[in-house]
Amino acid sequence: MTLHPGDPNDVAPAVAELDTIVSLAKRRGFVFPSSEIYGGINAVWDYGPLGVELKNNVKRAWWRAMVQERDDIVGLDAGILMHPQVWVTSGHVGSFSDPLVECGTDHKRFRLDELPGAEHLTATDLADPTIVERLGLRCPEDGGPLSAPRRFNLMFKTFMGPVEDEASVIYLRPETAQGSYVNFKNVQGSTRKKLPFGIAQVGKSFRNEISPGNFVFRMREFEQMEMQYFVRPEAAADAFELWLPRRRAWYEQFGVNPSRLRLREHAPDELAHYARKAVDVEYRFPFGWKELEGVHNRGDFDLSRHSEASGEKLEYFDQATNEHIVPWVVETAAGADRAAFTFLIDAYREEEVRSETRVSLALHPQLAPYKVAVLPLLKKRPEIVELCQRIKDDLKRHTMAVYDDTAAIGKLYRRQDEIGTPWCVTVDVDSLEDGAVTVRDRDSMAQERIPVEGITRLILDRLEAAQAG
RNA sequence: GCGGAAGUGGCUCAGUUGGUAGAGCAUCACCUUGCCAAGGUGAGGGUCGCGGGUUCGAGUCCCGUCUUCCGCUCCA
Repeated sequence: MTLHPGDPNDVAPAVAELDTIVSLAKRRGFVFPSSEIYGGINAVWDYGPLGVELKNNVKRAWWRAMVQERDDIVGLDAGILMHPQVWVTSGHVGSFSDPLVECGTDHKRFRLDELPGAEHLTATDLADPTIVERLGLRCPEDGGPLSAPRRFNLMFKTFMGPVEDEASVIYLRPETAQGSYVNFKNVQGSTRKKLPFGIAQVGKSFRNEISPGNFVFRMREFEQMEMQYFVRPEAAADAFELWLPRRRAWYEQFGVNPSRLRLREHAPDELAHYARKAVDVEYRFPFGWKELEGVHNRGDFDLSRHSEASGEKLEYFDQATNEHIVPWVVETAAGADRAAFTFLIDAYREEEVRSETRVSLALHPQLAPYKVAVLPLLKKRPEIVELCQRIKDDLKRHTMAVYDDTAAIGKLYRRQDEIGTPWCVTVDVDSLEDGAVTVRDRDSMAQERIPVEGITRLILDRLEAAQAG
């Protein structure tokens, strides 16, 4: 099902207000504003001790599903810096910059090439500072005078080498995908993969967004999880239909409420310069339905253009049919920050207990920063603390475990609930007698008595079961 | 970038007509308690986003600047 903005099905409420999440994120050490002591820097956020665990877990889960559990997709980690020609060929130098004009009276801004009477301007025209005057263009809203076009290229520039001149300008990549395209032959040749096969990448990208915001939703430095699936041209449409539901299901598998997910197809005039078809997986954020991940049919746009520009044939030779093929690409492009943000916000729970608001995060065990906390019922007895430490140390050899004794037991539980720890192990006086401890499940609140020797196995089994389910 | 709102300890806020900062929660220590945010005592932590100005004196007035939030653009 494909939904569009304004669709009557747009009824699912967000889980929580943005402020609530930002506040929790900072208080518990998930996300901090970048360079905060200097007043902060716009659109960059730092991941704290818990945030980096969550985000790493998200990336690991993606990599596992995309690469490790599949035979037809391999990984790649290309550089952030690439030959500048890559971005000319990809179209990012040209179409990734918008020529903007501003009205002098109402200060509304418009893309020059979308103004009535300017639709068919050439790139040279669009760059001409006198173009607005020459064509006598006015503000479509109030007829006010328009400024000369200013270009906002979304790519960050820097210089490579000791000399800072035009010839040494290079860009920070605005997407990881190009690294997969320019390495097509390297990857195919070294892995001997046959069509269809994919190249997966996780890494930082940079975009000088005109208006970033909404916490980590739109940042200027962000991390992508992209996969380029190369197929025979006639198989592209089917591959698209295969990957789209699969990508939506991935979010559901890790706990996102299906009623807050939907698919939205891009209208033809909305398509990016490389895309033949694009459908977004959207999530119901506190600020509305927004893109979480895009699935794109890029056709042979990228490989053909790079072949042409580089003179290097980016083709696949099919031994069975004895033909050279330029594969088509179905791309899944997800944001690691958006995914982590989504899992965090969707896991948010509030409960009123004795006029107190209890906050808990129902994070999927595979995504939770800590899998298990070991807590003493009373810390007066050194034997209990020692036993806790022993259990925790054994757990830490296999997974993220933590020991805490700085509060009463009730509060220790609440703290773990608030950061999404799925299991708590509590050691009490009886443990010293019977060698068993209490394991408490965050979601069901169920408690069971387990022999100390069986704890690590139990936790690892539960984690594995959660992955399978 | 433009229009609007805001910026006080980790968080949420108070701070009267300008006189050199308070509360709750959180954190830490000690005592007490012992299975779901218990109680007591005490402690640490802010120069009020930043810079400048007016004034005997500014968190409180003026200017500039930065950042955040809400609208216009975009897309992972």
